[in-house]
Amino acid sequence: MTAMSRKEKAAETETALKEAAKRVFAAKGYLNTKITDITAEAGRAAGSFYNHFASKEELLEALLEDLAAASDVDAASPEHIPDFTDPQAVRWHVCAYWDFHRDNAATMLALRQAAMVSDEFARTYARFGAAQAADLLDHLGYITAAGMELPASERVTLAMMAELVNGFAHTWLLDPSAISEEEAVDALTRFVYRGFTGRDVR
Amino acid sequence: MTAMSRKEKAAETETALKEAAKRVFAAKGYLNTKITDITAEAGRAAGSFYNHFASKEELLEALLEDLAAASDVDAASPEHIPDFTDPQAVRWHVCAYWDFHRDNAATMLALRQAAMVSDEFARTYARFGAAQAADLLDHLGYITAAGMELPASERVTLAMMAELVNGFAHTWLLDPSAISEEEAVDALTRFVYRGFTGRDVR
DNA sequence: TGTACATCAGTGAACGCGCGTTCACTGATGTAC
DNA sequence: TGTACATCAGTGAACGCGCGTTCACTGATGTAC
Repeated sequence: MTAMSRKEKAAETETALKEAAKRVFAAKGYLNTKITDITAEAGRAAGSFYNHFASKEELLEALLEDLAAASDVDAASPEHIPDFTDPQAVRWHVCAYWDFHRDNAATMLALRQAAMVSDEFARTYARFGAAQAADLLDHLGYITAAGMELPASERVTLAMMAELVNGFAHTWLLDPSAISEEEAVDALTRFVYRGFTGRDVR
Repeated sequence: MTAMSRKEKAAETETALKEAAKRVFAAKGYLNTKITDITAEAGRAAGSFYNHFASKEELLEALLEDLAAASDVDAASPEHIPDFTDPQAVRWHVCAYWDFHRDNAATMLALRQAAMVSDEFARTYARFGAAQAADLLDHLGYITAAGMELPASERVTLAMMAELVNGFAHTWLLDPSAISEEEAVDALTRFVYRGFTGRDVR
């Protein structure tokens, strides 16, 4: 703890600021958070912030980069099945979405809020959605190949799914006590699987 | 036009401010809008605003009241069918939602943005959702009565539907050229009907 | 290993910009007689 | 109907608060010799 090199100390402060930011974002939202809220939460002076980030926006970008690094969705996992005619495959993907939102709630909330106010972040948010959709596009092919009909074009179907899952996860985060996570994942899986295939899960 | 009474003139200015606000909200969002943006758009002096509203928040409240007055959803319409085992019934409700969002896009956008920043408006927004849900609760009863199973509890099912329809409508408004309204309503109807009943529309 | 100087992370008071809000003023409408 | 005064909607320059951002300073770490 003592005898830290300069770089170590700077890195530690930067981390402290990012962690503090996440806590404050979660507590009062990105848009309501002042720079001094973050520095105070991190136990640093206001001016210290600018040694690491030029603005609140840049800090959010840094958080998003951390997120991208941590969360290359594990499509290589042994449990990953791309065949969406299988309810378990849908469930696995819903679960992956869900875990991602729960684990990165503060940053995702910040991004959603920033997107309402800044075109730049609106585009970033859209890119997130597009990346998710791209991973799933071929999964829908299994459904049509099995002779079932999607509710709309692949693009629109995925957009609807994204709204449903993202929106529901976001709302859940505002009041996590309303429903258990397992119930939430079950409900979403069932709704989405039915929507995709026109058949029930069982 | 000339020879207006004071009350008439004041009412006209108030209306002009509200209409201007809606246009500016639609163009750049509620949170990015300054009071002087609204007065400039309305062609009035900055100080004039405060003759009518104590703040931007109060203006939004006024817009919401106008909205409530205009939009007591027409459940008495002859085409309204409460039986959700009938795809047409679902379609009618999706359509009602859709029209409402399209016709009141600016105010709804403002409300969504305000809800991100203010607990007060977050509660108002939640109340909107709850009111919609209450109207539909009994409609779901027809589904279970017909021996079909909802994807989750009635409350959760309605919450998922609300996220799906509201979110999709909101996203559509950001780029109305992406898909025609009829396609959008068809897609939503199909997804929702399938989600509710586990069967296809036809 | 020791000394002198350079560099850098962090500090927090002060500065200044942007924008909400005020207020003295204008001109027109309403009222009293 | 006419005159004198009161009231009110609207004006826009000025004020001032909040908060982002700066900067002279401190003390500690790094470097040169």
